Amino acid sequence: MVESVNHGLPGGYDQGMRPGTEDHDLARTLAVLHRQVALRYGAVAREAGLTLQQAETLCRLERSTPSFGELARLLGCDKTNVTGLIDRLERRGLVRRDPDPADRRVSRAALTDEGRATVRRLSERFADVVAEHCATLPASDRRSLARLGAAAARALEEAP
Amino acid sequence: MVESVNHGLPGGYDQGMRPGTEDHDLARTLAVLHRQVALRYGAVAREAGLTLQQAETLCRLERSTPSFGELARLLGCDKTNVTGLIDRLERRGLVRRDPDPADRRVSRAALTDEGRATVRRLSERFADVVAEHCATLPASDRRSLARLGAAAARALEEAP
DNA sequence: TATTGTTATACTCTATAACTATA
DNA sequence: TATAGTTATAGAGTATAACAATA
Repeated sequence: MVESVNHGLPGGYDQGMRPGTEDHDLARTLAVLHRQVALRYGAVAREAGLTLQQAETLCRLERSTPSFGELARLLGCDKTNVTGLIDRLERRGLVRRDPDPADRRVSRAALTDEGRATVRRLSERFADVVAEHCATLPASDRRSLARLGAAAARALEEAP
Repeated sequence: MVESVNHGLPGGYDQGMRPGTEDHDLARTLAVLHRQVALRYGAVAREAGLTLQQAETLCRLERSTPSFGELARLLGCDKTNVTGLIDRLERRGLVRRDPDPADRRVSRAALTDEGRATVRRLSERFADVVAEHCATLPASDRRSLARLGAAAARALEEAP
């Protein structure tokens, strides 16, 4: 196993663990994992004729119907992007604009039936890809990763 | 701990684990984690006046000087994008084009000193963000996640 | 007055097709 | 002829500033 090897950080801390090195290990792992997932997830999205952003947006709408401002925050982009993003998804019949009954300024983005089917298709396809590639890992490791990764995602989600 | 809860998959497999459910758990975790990392990593890149793609590109050049075609494969995009991407980074003094002595068709992308300093700054800033948010996780969990995440990244990298 | 979504603008990212210069 | 990088083009993603409708 080579996971704890020093990956070329300047200075060479091979002998003793300097405080802070573990932070870099975890951060580096998260960055590398993020890149590989983005590559595979992007390929799945492209297969379905969607951009990565469109796929992300659809998945964000699976469990809620956020306002455009909330959606911008969820996606980490400016609210001005959301207008065009939803325009394009609406034009393809995957999303619809629902007026908010309590505040007439607000629009909420909601999946259409076809949008919901698309999300399901994306999720299953991505799960297949992950299963195929991660079959080499022990089942116990896969379970641990699912548990720890979810905890890390929650930690990263918290403010600030 | 709520890690093993069924997160709203249609059908409700609360009673017995159906074969394949674990695949979905891992895939869902990887997708969620990927989104949160992209949000934090994107914020760090933006702080430095870079797009996420530019930051990714710089990091890819930390340990090698790939040809433009190889870089396109690493980034998961078409080779035609690499020209402009390197153009913009070159204009900012972060990257330079090195001719390949063995094949005069090939250009290799290499970090300048300033580019290398930028990568170091991005890495440290991102490590700080990760450390800050993940401080709530037990140290043993952080170590396990670094190990398992790296293994998963390698598994996802393999063809196909 | 403050907020929500929108538009206008400018720049970046992305893929397809056609090109050039090497091999 | 095949390949590496480039250009032209078109569409999508991105942020800033200014705006209309609503609160």
